[in-house]
Amino acid sequence: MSAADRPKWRRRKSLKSPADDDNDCASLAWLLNFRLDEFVNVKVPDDEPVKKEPKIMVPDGPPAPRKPPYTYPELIERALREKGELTVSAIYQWISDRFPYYKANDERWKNSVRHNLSINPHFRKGARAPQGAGHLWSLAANAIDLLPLRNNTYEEERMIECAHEARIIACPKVIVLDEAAIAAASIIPDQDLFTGSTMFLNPVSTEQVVRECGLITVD
DNA sequence: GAGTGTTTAGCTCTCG
DNA sequence: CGAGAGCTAAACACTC
Repeated sequence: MSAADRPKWRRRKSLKSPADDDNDCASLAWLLNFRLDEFVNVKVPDDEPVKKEPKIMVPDGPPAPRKPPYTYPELIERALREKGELTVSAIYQWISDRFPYYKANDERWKNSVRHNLSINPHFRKGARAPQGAGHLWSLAANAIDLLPLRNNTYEEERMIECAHEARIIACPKVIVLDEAAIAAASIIPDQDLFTGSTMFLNPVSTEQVVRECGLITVD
């Protein structure tokens, strides 16, 4: 495939607003880039009208599936978090069932899934599959969440995508706190399973993450 | 041979 | 513009 033929994809790295430079939690910002900006109603004044996502009208049949706004590690994590342990083929199945964009007979994304399983320490290769080739894959013991646990239908996922593009999504504060807890947990000292040594040096509380990064305002 | 797992390389894109 | 992240392609080895 030539570069010109290759489908264009957009990297979904968090977009940092200029205002972010004003706060002093830049060192924690990376922790909060795990889709936090997509699930938190950040900087949306109450009186600002909610933009409605224009429906894409396709004359013939349903709209073509769009690429989900998730990276491959995120997709894999969701599958593993939902199912616990999965073989590679089961991961394929989970993704293609949930996201019609990923066709079951398309080898390209499957290669990417395998690639990500191999290189990402977030995923752990377990025992051999009971039947068939391959191993069971699971999340690493101290893996941090890439996504909040949700169990949305495809239509709900579509709504999230639309909300993401509009930068607006209704999100209760408890979710924000969960996300912050996730971020904090990742930098609270943890015991290395193999060496027994402490893995992180600067413990940060959930409340500290929330407060310093302005995820919620204290009323 | 098919499916799986690993590795390498190259590309596009965002951010500093 | 360079660095880094994410995606894709391809080659190769291994297992069933």
